[in-house]
Amino acid sequence: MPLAPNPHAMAMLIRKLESIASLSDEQRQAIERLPLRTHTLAARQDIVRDGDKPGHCCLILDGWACRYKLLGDGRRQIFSFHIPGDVPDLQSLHIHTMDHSLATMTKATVALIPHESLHELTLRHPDLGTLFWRETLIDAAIFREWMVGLGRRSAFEHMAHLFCELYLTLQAVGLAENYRCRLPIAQLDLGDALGLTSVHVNRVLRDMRGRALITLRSQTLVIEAWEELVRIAQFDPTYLNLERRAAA
Amino acid sequence: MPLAPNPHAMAMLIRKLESIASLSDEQRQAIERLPLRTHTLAARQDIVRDGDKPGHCCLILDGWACRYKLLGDGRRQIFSFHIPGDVPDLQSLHIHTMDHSLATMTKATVALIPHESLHELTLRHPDLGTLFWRETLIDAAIFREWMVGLGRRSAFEHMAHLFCELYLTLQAVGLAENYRCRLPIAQLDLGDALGLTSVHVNRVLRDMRGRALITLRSQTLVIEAWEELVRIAQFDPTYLNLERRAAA
DNA sequence: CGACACATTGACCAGACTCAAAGCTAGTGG
DNA sequence: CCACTAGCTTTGAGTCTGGTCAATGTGTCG
Repeated sequence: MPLAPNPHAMAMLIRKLESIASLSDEQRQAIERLPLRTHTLAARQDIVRDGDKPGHCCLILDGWACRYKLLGDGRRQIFSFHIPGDVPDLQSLHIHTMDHSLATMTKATVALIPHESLHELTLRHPDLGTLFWRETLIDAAIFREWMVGLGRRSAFEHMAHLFCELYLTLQAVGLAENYRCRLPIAQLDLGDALGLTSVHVNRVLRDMRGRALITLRSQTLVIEAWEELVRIAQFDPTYLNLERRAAA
Repeated sequence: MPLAPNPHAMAMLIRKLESIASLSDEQRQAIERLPLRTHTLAARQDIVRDGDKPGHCCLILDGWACRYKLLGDGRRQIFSFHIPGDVPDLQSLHIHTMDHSLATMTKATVALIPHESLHELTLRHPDLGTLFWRETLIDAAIFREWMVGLGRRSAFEHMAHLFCELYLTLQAVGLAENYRCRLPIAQLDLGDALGLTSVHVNRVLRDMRGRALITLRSQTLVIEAWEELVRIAQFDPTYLNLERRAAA
């Protein structure tokens, strides 16, 4: 597979960046010129592993991915879910050893961009450097919100919060509308993100369905009572720093 | 209070930065020339609040601080503890609205550095920009490790892990040695960091004392069995990205 | 059609929480 | 210098959220 620019692929990244900031034509073009190599992966494959020292960043073009860490005895914590346009391992640009893994959740297409090219881009375009930095800071803001969920929200509140967050993030890049979106996350993965067992996730989902808040079936999330969900989760979208503030 | 350079104060920041990277003389001097205004605060005072749009970053010169977020009903999650040399709100440089608060835990002295000056510094010294970016990325790495603790470790393991982390971070800037350090964190705050109640924190501490792992009395932490603590916590210091890797 | 992964449910269990009551301790003011 | 206070620590008893174990149902894909 060649290492070459691919404006079509980079359009995904540009769309994502424009969900948190505005880009000039020059910046867009600089991004479009980034060289990359695309790969297609099956579901549940590691892209980068804990301990690796990768030489490139991974842009997701299609499918879903997640970052996670395993404990010795198999316990797993998921840190984030990622969708097309995301660069989940941007931090590897300046932190050389991975302290967690990145894996596909569905069949996925990814573009690998050499660190070298990204370094060059941020040197030549400091504004883009700042934007990438900002991107990683928003990542951290989401981590903080997840910490609140893991430490201080009930399972019900926490899950409600996650659905609010996922919906708005998907909507911001045009992957959700009318309170409905694809959500290819198994209950086991949901549990590993929320710090719960899949059994309990199942019970909370049943409860939410019973209260006509949401339904999650055949990998499709339908939010039936957005306002109520927001209220229960005490959801405030500020931390997402979305440029076009949506339905919230 | 004047807005002026203060090399003595900046020595704290330099020491911290040198715990994660090496600095050139020129870089050190550029940092020393940053203008700042120092303040002294009582314990348990907010420095920046959720929702604020600060125009400066806060460098801690003396005392301890923490970042936290409150839920509507008073539940609190602490995200991080901060010691002299830390700039806990570096992220405010590129994320304009605070999504959490920063407060002192003890009587503290802080230096406020205008965003403007920091922006200028990072433009004139891209390497320092990168270093600050890296600093925020390590922050995020620590968040991830805390997420594992909150979601997947038992209270005992989680607390053991926190003590390992705090000890190494303090040691890296010369504030701990011989498995002993000052730790002015009340059990209630420990609970808010670990996602536990202060009652349970107390019980776990008693248990740790009983097993001759650590003692925590009069704000002093003594680690009596480092290797054992590391084993229980499954502690791996890689995520801290410390330059001089210590006792681990 | 069979296999495998995922979802669902029940019964029982445990780690952590709640509530409540004492003990300590450091800092304050007289 | 000591008494007082406020905040922090410690402990017990009882409860509850979420976990464990295990069986069964469902759906998708080769």
